[in-house]
Amino acid sequence: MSLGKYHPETIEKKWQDVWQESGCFEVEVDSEKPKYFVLEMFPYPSGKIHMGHVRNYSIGDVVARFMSMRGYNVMHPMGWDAFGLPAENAAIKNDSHPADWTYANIAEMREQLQRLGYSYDWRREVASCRPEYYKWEQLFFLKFLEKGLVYRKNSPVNWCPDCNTVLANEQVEEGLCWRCDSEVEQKDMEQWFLKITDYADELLADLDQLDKGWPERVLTMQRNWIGKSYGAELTFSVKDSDETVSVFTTRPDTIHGATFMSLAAEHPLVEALIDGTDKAEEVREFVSKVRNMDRIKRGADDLEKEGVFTGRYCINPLTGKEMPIYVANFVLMGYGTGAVMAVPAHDQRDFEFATKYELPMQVVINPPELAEKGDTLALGDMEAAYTDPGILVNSGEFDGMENEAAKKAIVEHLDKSGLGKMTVNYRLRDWNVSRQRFWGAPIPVIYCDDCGVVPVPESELPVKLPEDAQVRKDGKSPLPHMESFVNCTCPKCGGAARRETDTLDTFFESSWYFFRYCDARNDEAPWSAEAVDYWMPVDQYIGGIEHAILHLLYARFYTKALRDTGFVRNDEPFANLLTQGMVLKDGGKMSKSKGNVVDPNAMINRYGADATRLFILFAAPPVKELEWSDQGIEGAYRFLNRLWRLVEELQDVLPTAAPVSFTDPKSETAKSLRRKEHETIKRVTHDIENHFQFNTAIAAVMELVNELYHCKDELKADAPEALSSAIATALTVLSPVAPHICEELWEVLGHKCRLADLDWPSHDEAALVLDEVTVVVQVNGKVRCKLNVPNNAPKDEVEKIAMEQENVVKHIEGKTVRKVIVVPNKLVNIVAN
RNA sequence: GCGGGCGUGGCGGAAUUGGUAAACGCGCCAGAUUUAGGAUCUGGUGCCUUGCGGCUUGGGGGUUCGAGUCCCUCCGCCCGCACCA
Repeated sequence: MSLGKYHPETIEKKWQDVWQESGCFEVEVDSEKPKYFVLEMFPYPSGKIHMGHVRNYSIGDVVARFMSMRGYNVMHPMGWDAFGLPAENAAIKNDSHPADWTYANIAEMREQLQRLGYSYDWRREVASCRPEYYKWEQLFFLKFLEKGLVYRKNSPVNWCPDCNTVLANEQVEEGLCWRCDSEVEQKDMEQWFLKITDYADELLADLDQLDKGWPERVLTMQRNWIGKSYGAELTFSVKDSDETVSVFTTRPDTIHGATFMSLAAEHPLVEALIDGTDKAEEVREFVSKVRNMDRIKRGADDLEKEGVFTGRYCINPLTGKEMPIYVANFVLMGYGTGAVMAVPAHDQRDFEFATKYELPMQVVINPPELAEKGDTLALGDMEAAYTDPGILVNSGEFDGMENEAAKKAIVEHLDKSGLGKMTVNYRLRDWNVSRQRFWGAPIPVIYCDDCGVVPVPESELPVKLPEDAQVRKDGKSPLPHMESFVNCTCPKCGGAARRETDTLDTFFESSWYFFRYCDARNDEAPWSAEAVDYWMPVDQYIGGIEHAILHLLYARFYTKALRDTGFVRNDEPFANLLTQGMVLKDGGKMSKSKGNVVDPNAMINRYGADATRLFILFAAPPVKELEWSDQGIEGAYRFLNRLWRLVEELQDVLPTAAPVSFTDPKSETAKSLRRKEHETIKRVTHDIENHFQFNTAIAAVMELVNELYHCKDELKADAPEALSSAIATALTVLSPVAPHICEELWEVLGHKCRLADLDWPSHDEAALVLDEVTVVVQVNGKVRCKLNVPNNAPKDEVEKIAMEQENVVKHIEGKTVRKVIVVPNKLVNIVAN
């Protein structure tokens, strides 16, 4: 029977059907087998998959198939992060419901993923926009509310005018909306918050246990984002007032040098201080100027420091001196208390500010080198603030102390009068989860004029998003205008009430979907304890680095919150994380505007799924960026053809044989092929298992195929079983990467079982042993000749042979041999001068 | 400024513990096959040199018999955070 040409489209469809019909990737809890949960970040159903998805999911698929052949019970699910703005925008454009667009995209993308042959257990598929899914997060929301992890407050929030909604801090990047790059504005609004700050310490501390499994980069980014800093909270009284101002400072040791106070424009005390004074107008004008400044300009590092005097003073608790209170444009309400005690001599910003407004300065920290000479730092000599450690001066009873020791001593002193305490401050803010959008999960609360905020009773969940909603041309949510949705009765008093019309941030859905995969069809509960206890945590999570502090931080927090509300037992969701690099074209991101987007469909049509997978895994190690190359995928396709032709040519002469079944070589050629076969297993196993280095694993298989080409004519007659065994091995270890062609050729070779059901082969260390090895002979570190000597030949014998070599003799002529280094089976280095 | 990473042929990239730098692939060159082209197979391909040989992992220095790998220093690039009190 002739195999004919390699036609990927035929065989790929064939095997995809076989997999689907046999349900071979469907898994259940099995306490007899070790589990392995491999998860790729679920996609937003934007329309079509792109090369980034192909890379992400191909990596995951190799891991899943590899681990499965290694004997693990592998769960590999897929789903859809299906709420989001693009669906609403598309609905506006097409005058339809966001659900139509979303479900159509899901259908198309699911088909694309199936065409790529990924080993998903599709029975576990979730779509976060389905009520059967978001019903559970509404339940979690209520439990969090009960537990005090959810609260409502009015506060300045990030508002994206283009998306018509607020954004969490994590979703504002350099003052721009993470999604549409519009300038984010500040607005005061009533919003729902999740108390992620309650977990700041645990989120930080637990990063240490992720040390081995997570990239250092991501850990660092999360640490920075949480931004823990040790300091003190100090209280200053306001002159002629009962008010106090509290500040956070990391330098309580410099309090004697605090000569003025700076408040953020948003500081609530500002209005109280100036109301009715002759400064009121000037200050208000400044405040509104600062608040209306856009975030980029306000956050720029070259922003000119500006401020305005409020006309009021506070009192330095240690010096008793009056400190003028300013409103300053560089003080942020979002960090610390929004007020800073200004120590111009020892803080660069305060120094610049004081210089500009001619405010007093006082040196209180003396550099150690001056202190040793008995000198003291003089203001006149200073061109910048002195921020390094030193000895306290001009600080009363604390003079002479080292500043680190003084921090503690001064706070303890202030604590006696209740004016200071050591604190820890975090940069992390609570997570704003309210969104003024339609296409999201409704927040399950009701507003009653008599009872206030009332949670929706659990029995009434889910609060469904209306299917008859008509999106509005102005892009605003239709929910507040839908009486059928808004109007309801208060669960408490039965009176007329209104539903919350904000929806949840879509990161709310992606914070727990991995738990749902464990028991995705459960309609009694979000999941069974049995399922979650067995499958979680995720053993290997794979996704883009762009979620380093968004999704990955939220999901960690959410897991801890679910733990503390009794839903799960896990502290951390993801044991190991792989962040794959981007797929580039012409050195940059693929983009529609540049017209260089490579469409996965086109590649599958032209070269097949196997070649596409092979190329994307071969072109670069997974963590690095990958430059897409049209010639490169051509090469991958060529290799698969080469493999195909090899089997085609040999199929009639080869016995059906399992991997590593050949054990008894009669010739040097057969022995050498066997060695290559076992070497390949060793390398592929090592490369996948230890570093996910699919590129080198694939290179190893290519080498084996090259060797097969070289020895096939000789071995066809004498040792077909050697060829058979080696080909079986090649197909087996390549199958996680290119599963369709490998299954097909496996079948062609007469096997009845499926390759995917095979155990991963192990190499025989004895097969790797060489009879003869090449030893390099160096003179003074330079290679002069190469010798073939018996494996493990005694050192002195090798040395003797080396010394006799013509080219060696030539190079040591007239010199004295000082030393000879012999590394067995590797090299001889003769040191002579 | 702070933190992290990177720098190897024409290109993508390989190199357990320091031990033949450039595996594998792309591209290129030659040969075979072919009417021709394409495809395929085989071989070659870091740089300089006619050759002997010399040089080569961003630059410089060091440790070592031996350094892409370890140490110091400088340069360049990328990423993240950034007026954080």
